[in-house]
Amino acid sequence: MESVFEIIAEPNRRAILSLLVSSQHSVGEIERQLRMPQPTVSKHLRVLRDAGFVESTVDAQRRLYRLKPDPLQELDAWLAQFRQFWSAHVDALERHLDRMDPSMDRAMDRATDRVKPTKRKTRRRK
Amino acid sequence: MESVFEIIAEPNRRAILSLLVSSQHSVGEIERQLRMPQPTVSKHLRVLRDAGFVESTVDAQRRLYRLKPDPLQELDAWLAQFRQFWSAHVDALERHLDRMDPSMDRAMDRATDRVKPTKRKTRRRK
DNA sequence: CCGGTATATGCATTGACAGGCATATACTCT
DNA sequence: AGAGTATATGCCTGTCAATGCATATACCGG
Repeated sequence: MESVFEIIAEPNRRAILSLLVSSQHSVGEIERQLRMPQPTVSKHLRVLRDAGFVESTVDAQRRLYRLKPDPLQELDAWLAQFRQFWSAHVDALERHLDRMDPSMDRAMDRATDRVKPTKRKTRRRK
Repeated sequence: MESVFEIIAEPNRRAILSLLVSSQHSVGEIERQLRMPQPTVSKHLRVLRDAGFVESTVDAQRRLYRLKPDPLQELDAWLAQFRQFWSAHVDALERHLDRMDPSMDRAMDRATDRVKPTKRKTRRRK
C-alpha cells in the first residue's frame, strides 16, 4: 500500500478522515459513528497511521486519533498541475473544443520515435 | 471501478493524466512516451473515459485524447474540507498538540450510544 | 488477581483489477 | 482487394487488499 492515492481509494478510510477533520476521536467512537466493525476500524487506522494521515495518543485503554495534514497536502500538490488547466476551461469551453492543432501531435511524435507515415486525409477543421 | 479515487489510484493512469495536461495525444504517443504496451494504454484510457477524465476524437485511424476537468474538480472539492484544517496547522503545530479536551469525546460518545463507564484516571494535562 | 472494557492482530476467504498475449476492428493508401 | 498501421477487446492468470471471525494484548477498577 504505497501511495497516498491508494490509501484514500478506500471509502471507509475517507470516511474516517472526514470524521477526524472536526476533532480527534477514539476507535470506539469511529466504530459507532461509521457503523463498521471494530477490527475494520483498527486496521484502517493502522494503514492511515503508517501512511502518516493520522497520529494517535494513548488515553487509558483508548487511543485518540487525530488528523495529520502532510499526505493530504501531497495530494493537493499533485492536483495543482491540473488547476491551471481547468481554470482555462471554466469560461472558454465549447468555444475551442479543438483549438489545439493536431499537427503538433505528429511533430511531437516524430521527436520521440520514428513514425510509419500513414499519410492522412488532412482533415483540418476551419 | 466506481469513484474518482479508485481511478487515480493507478500509477499509469496518473501518468497518462499528467501527460495529457499539456496537450492532447494519440494512443501511440502515450504508448511511447510512457513506455507501456498498447493494450495497457487503451484499457486505461477506456477507464479514464468512462469516468469522464478524458474524451477522444477520431483522427484517421488515430484517437486523440484530451483531458476533461470535471472529475479532477470533484477530487478538489473533496480535498477542500481539509484545507482549513491544515492551514490551521501551518504555524501552530507543536504548540497545541493536545488543545482539544478529551472529555468532549466522552460527551459525544454518550450522545451516540451507551458507554460502559470505565472510570478514568483523569490524566488531564496542564 | 479478576472481570470488564478498549484496541490490535493473525488467519483464511473472497473478489477485483492490472498485465500479458492474441485477436478483432477500423482506417488508409496503392 | 490487400497490406500496413492504429486502436480496442477478450481471455487468462497472478496479486493484493478488504472483510469476518477469533483471539491476543493492554488497561481499568475493585
